[in-house]
Amino acid sequence: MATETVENYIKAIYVLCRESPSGEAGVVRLAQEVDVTKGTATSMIKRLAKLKLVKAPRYSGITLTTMGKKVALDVLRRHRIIETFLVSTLNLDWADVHEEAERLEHALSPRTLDRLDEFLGRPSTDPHGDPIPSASGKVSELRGKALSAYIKGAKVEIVRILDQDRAFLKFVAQSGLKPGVCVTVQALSPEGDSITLQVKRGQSVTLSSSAAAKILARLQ
Amino acid sequence: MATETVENYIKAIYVLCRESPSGEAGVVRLAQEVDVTKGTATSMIKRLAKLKLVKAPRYSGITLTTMGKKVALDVLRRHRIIETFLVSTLNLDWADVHEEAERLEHALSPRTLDRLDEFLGRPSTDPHGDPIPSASGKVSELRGKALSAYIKGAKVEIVRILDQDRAFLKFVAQSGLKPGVCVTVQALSPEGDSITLQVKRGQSVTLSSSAAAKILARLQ
DNA sequence: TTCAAAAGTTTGACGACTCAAACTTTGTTG
DNA sequence: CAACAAAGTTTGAGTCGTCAAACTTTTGAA
Repeated sequence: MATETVENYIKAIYVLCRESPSGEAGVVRLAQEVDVTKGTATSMIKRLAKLKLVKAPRYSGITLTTMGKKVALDVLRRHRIIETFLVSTLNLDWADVHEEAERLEHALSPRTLDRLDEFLGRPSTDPHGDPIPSASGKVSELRGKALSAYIKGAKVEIVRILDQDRAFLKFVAQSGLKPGVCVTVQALSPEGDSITLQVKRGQSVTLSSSAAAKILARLQ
Repeated sequence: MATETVENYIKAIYVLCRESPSGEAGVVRLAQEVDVTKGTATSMIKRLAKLKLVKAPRYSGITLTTMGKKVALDVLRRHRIIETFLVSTLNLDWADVHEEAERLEHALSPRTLDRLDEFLGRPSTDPHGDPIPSASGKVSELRGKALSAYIKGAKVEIVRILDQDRAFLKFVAQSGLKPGVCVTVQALSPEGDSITLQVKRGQSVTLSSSAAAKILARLQ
């Protein structure tokens, strides 16, 4: 079985591959993500390659093997189920939950995970709107487009927040922009590089377009 | 903060000190408990002594310092709250829960622990009847005597099972001898070294006295 | 096209934790 | 009380994960 550290690297590589247009992860970003020096990341990648979890040609991009993807989705499933539990059962703050799940995800047996999943009613997404991979390792990726892609007057439902940064999440939550919430696009300002949303009658929020790009929504 | 390994050693030392009449733990038993060789245990004890968690004169017994006890009770609190959750909320098997809690106890932040405790209604004992130390590090130790200490005809309530062995717990649970259950001492056989209990009308169980010594009860 | 900066790699070293095996001390018992 | 087993310790070595710093390759801008 993969060690805790190995699982963290694999999960980070998975996320980075999703984010990057080339579908490959880089050593420097990976090192940032798992919070080690790039030398350490390089040597870990060698171990991961030896374990057949990763393909990493010298001086080139990192990709997950089929086995690697399986591990990543398994960790992600654990992570997201735990986050859901922490928010919906223990009422922990939406923004604080990530780090906690980060530690718990490595300590949960398959049996306990399944019981927890059952207890939660087999949710399909976590509190950020991220899809929970199935036990067999399938994910139904995003059903929405970035807020910044909609036109003025569009009525949309927030479905997902693509960022785990605490400050950002705190801001988003404070503005009432959690998944499930419906908003109307009130104004778009390409020059000002911003977007204004009406959340409820009389309450509106203005986001930079880079922030709006990290919030996915779908037409309602 | 104490590492996971350190916490495990401290917890084991605490338990061994309780069990032993001298109030001291030995290296060989400790090594068994944490599943390492005795050489490894010795070198770890040195580290614990350097950390001021343990007093261990050369070739003599191991005892916890005040700080060590604090750590032990903290770990034990986490352990027992988690066990309670696993049994009462997730309905995991009473006997399986120990190993799971063993891993989870190191991954829980104080805040999450408190929320979990609150969710469970601030229980005072875990499913085995072991007392849960308070957040400030106080334990109210056992309120019962071994089953084997009662006389024929005594009506008693089971309060605690002093053993984490899976097979033993499985047997105990199957016999219906969980904490909270009331039983009557039907027969004592000093020669046969056994005790017979009536659990319900028409259902009785016979235990060896060594088994009965590990089950605590109080008069009802 | 060249050449610096960015990305990636290597090296040597360290701390935490472990083992096997040789060794020393303690305590029990014939 | 001698001797021997059990308990405890030491030694030398290995793995995992990490760092700092020197090094090599790639790449993108002048």
